[in-house]
Amino acid sequence: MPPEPTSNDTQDPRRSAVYLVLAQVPHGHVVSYGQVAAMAGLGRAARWVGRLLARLPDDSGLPWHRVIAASGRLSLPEGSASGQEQRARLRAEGIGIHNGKVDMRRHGWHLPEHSG
DNA sequence: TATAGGGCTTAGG
DNA sequence: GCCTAAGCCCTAT
Repeated sequence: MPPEPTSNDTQDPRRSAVYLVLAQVPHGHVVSYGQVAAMAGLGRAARWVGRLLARLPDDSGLPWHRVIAASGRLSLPEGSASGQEQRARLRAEGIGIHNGKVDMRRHGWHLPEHSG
């Protein structure tokens, strides 16, 4: 069953879930693909999230740049338009990048489920 | 409709 | 830090 041309993304709840999670990421914080995937209920669909972000339109208004690898590294190459964009935006939010890596210990966004 | 290949990843040795 | 194996969906033919 092919996707209907009448809708864009909100058709699939999975995609919508990722968008919602992504929109929940606070300013100055970052999350990993697997984290977003898990939060969206996708589980191990980390790569799928990455692929989804790659297809995200510029007018999505979503902080896709706040999504990085679990290791804190930026998968996007510095030579890539999105790569520079991500680094630029992260730095613009006050997120320091060292050797192409972000300090997940400080900027790693974690849900306050443990009351702290 | 079915088949084949790939991706902005993650975890273990 | 590098290599290998695994899980999920999409895209092209």
